[in-house]
Amino acid sequence: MKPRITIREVAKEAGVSIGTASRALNRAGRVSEAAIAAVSKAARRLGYEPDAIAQSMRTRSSGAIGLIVSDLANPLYARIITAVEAALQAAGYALLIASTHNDGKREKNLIDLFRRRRVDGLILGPCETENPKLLEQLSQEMPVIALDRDFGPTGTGVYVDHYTGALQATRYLLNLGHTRIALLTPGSVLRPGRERIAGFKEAYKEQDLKPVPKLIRCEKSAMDFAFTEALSLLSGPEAPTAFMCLGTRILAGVLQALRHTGRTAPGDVSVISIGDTDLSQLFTPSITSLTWDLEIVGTVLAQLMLKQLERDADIEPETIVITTQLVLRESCGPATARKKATA
Amino acid sequence: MKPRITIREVAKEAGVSIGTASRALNRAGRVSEAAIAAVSKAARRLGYEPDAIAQSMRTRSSGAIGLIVSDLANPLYARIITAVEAALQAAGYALLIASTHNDGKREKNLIDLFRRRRVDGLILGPCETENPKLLEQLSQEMPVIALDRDFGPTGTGVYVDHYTGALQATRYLLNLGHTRIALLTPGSVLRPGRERIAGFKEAYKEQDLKPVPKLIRCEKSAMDFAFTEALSLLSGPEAPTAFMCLGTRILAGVLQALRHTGRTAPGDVSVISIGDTDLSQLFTPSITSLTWDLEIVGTVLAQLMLKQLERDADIEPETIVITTQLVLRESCGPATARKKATA
DNA sequence: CTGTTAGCGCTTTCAC
DNA sequence: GTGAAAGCGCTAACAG
Repeated sequence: MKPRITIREVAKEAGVSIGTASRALNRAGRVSEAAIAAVSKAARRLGYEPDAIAQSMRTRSSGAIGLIVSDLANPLYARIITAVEAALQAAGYALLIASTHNDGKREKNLIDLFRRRRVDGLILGPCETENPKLLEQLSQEMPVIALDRDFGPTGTGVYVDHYTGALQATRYLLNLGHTRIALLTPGSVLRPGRERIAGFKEAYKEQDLKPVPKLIRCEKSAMDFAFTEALSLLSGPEAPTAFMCLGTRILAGVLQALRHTGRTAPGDVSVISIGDTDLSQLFTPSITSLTWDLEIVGTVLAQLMLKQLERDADIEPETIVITTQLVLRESCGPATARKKATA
Repeated sequence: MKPRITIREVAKEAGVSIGTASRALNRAGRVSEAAIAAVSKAARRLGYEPDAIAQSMRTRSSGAIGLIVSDLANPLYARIITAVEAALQAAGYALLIASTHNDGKREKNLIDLFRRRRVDGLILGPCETENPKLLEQLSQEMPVIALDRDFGPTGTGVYVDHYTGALQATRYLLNLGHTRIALLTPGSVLRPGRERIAGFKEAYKEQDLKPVPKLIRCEKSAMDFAFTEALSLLSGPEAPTAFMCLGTRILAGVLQALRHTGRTAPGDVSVISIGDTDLSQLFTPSITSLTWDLEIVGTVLAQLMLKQLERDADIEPETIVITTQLVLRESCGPATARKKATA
């Protein structure tokens, strides 16, 4: 493994001091054009590559941003991350990535790890054990941007308006005559889950109705849970006439359950899902879905970060809300004579 | 932003020299138990967190691994990355991530960037412009693990056996009586594409048949391409009786085209896809698919990396081949009287 | 076993 | 404008 070229050698090659070499390379402070020319020529000739670690050491800035989510493989996150990465890459930042698998302890470890690596900023997705105090404290050390995650009124972040989304979706189903709507969500602890459930309930309230408690099911493990829950709901005495699948992988489980019991949408039950996947678009029937722009979420996340990085003084916290759209497809129909017995 | 605690302060607090403090913290060299106790107590009390940048500066090892793929949002990569991240995290490494969007120039930039950041190793996914020389040279600087990507006989990597996979899948279709098989693949430049096409042709050869050249279509942009291509193929004079969708997002386009033209599988055409997504599993009919274990790919990738990192001497290159499985579902049927005209 | 010292490669005063 | 020198926080030699 050949030794790297250092600025020292570049300076020697260019016939200047290392101080001048540094200034020339960074075009900082007073440097003569002649020096700049000589140094950059020397650098090019030698194939000099500044050592980012040494730079960080001096400047106290690593040029890296840490991003922590619960699960990288979640397609929603994956697309957000892509957008974040693109924007950050364009601005010259590197992206350190890690996933918590919803383990609060692990998240804390990762944050510490990233801190030790002197990341310049942190983007945090939702995690089971949100610790607002921890984050607030953290954000005094470096910019912290939250993604769909609560942390006090002083926090900066981008939030998807799950509340209104769920509200609209539920309204839509209620207006179709459904009252026995099953709500499957991967958890009520995380902000998205909480908001969605709140929106769901609000829609009922608007019409002076009450949701059926037994039809609200939340659990961690996504797809398997959805399948078994949907199955049990369908075979129960008071089966739902509609399903709201509030989580990326819930829909798959529900569709599986429908298939398993010989039901079809929208004839037997109506189905609404969250997130616009291949599955929701191409399934027959295509699935009415609640969607939002993941690229924008990622881009905004990165922009907020870059903005905070730029003026590293403390700036007022900023909150960007992303709205959702209800894409009407074929999977919902009126709740007419849905008396079909326990199958 | 409060100043960090340094080892200097820990040493003072513990009443030892910074050298001893360092040794105590790292349990390296000769240290008394007493010193260890005193130092770790002091460290804990002060909330000391070693500065990873400074450590890297000295040890010439950043504790970070770079991972470069064409597209983070590709669900296949996403799941591989998750596994890589988990394994690396467990071993105390951080993961730097970036995507090339199949731009060879950008890839080169990213590699340089990562090199400047002194990553301890590099994991590289396929990229349009594979540059075996570049990689070979690179691998003399640090461990480089290739993912489904050729780089000379000296390279270490994990490879999916796309060749045999495509061979088996094609055989299967040929045995069902299909001879007009359309092959849609996102590209023949990348190793996976090349291998798949080779396997496809080999299957024909085995039976003394020849594939229909016009039915082989490759293009970069995944889903849109697949849709339009499939459409044109279906409405052409000699429409295929089967589709092989050799790429993550191809299947969606083909299914869309089928739906658009009122065709269904396996009645009108047979369909085989690559990768086991929700879509292939839950679509009606469920799609016969070629799959392999993404978690294993990720884990093996990380293990190869860790192994090379451990014994940083040059070790013999290693190649792990991952086999694929053909999961038979409902989307393929015999090619009987498929005389259905140009619709 | 422990303290002292010399840097890692770079940026940034500070004199000149 | 430029050079010399002082570290950033840490580890690794080297004496003791």
